[in-house]
Amino acid sequence: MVVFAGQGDARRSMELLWGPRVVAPRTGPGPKPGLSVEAIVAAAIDIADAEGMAALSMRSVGERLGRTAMALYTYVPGKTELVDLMYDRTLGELPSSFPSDGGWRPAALGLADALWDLHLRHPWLLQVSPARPVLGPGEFHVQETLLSVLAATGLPLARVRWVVSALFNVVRGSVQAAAESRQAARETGLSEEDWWGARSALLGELVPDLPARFPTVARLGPSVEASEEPYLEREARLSFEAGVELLLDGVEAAIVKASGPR
Amino acid sequence: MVVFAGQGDARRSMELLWGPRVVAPRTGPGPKPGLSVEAIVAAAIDIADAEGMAALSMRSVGERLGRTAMALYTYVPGKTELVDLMYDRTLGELPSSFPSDGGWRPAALGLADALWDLHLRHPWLLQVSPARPVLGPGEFHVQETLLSVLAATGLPLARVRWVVSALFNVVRGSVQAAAESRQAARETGLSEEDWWGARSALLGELVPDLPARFPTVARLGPSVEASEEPYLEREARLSFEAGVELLLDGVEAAIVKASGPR
DNA sequence: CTTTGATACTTTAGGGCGTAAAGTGATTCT
DNA sequence: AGAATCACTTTACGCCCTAAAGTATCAAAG
Repeated sequence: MVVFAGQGDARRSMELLWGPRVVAPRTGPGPKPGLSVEAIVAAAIDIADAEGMAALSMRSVGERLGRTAMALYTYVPGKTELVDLMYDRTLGELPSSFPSDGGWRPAALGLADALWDLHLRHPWLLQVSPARPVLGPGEFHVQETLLSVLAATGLPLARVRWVVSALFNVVRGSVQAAAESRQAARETGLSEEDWWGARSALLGELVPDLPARFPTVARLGPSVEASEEPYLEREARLSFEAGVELLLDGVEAAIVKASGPR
Repeated sequence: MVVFAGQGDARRSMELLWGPRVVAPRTGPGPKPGLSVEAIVAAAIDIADAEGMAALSMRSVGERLGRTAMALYTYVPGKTELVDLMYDRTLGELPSSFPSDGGWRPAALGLADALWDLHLRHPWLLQVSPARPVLGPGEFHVQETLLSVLAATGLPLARVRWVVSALFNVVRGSVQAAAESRQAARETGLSEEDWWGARSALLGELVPDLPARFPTVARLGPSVEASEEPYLEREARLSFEAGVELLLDGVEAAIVKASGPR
């Protein structure tokens, strides 16, 4: 039997993800650990929240904890695993129950809202998931929450699964637009309107035939009307709300179809 | 008036995106250019397609063209702009018309399918967009295509816009799952089943109480039944199809609602 | 026909990154 | 007192992007 590269590492990662978060203090000889996996993960999350994923390096995390980059390797196998831990711990923040007084739909809306908040609080989540599934408790928690909230639709679980992933994708996509706009504003120092204004002026100058080439887009009008609050972010929020509604309408149609034409 | 950092760069980027793709040969003194922006972008796309975004570096692109990394800077301001160009040129590949004999719904399905194909052919697209909008011709082309296909629903354009972004997000999300599974298989050399099998064995060992903690997830059964073809990829495809259907059902409901209860 | 100047491309260098390997010093057990 | 252990640092390597300076090639000007 061939032992594949990364198989031992896989066990180590899983232990980190699922193992106890408070480790009993060591007994043997040698110095006591001054850090912990949890402290490192928390520091890393703080950095990513505040300065973005680009600012997250083993060096920056070490520095924030008063250590060198290499000190982290005592606790964590590498940066990949650290990021997996950040991702999974953060997903664990999602609330697990939603008021279901009014049936499945308000609960689903509340859940979508909570997902939106979570991603907006930790926008770097969106840059992490392109990696393979982490299979940690946080990821399971999110799946469990989504599935159980939407199981209340009465649809067979195998179909609920698709609803879950579609909902998740709609939320992620629209929150991504919101997060991008914030990040761009922060990084460039430009307000959204300034950036967009400069950009569309440039577009008008360099591509005068734009309305002719993209008539339907043009019919939507100038994308930025004068608005007093962050425009793209508001747009993203609207897209989120509309997308979720659309999807839930689809779910309702599926329920009706499943219960037979009345 | 303050001149913000990156403002001049913005003009340069826009010119690269929108300018003529075949540049007239230089006339003045000095050696003739041996490369071109288009050649560089094409080489970069080849690399990203074949080896993934991680393998894309100024060095690797230069090498593929028989130059050093620095040679590229004669044509392109930096890596950021190169990636923007790759992204936008690739989006331009999306077909622009879809058979609408059967009404808007088959056309929308065809469009969704084309988007799926495009992203599966160029999975790195999914890692690029977390950046700010590129505003190049390719992006406009995609928007125009999506909008015009879905404008056939008869809904007001302002609402079609939300449909467009929801559809786009559903497609992107599910194709991402498919792409990830391919990439993981390629990178580790493990087949999907082997990887997943090892992982769930590990899970069962390290987290024996998993079914109790996540009952709904557990009810879905072991995620991998014996299957002969790539499992996650098939799963992603199913999620794509189901998600699109769900969304289009939602659109239909919106149409009915808009045209008034009959 | 030489000189000038523009320009494609290379070389060198500097500051990032992740992490392997070796060294240091404190602690506890024998 | 000595040995073993282990947290943490230092050093070093190879990769990244790209600024700056150097080189070679060409067209036009004198």
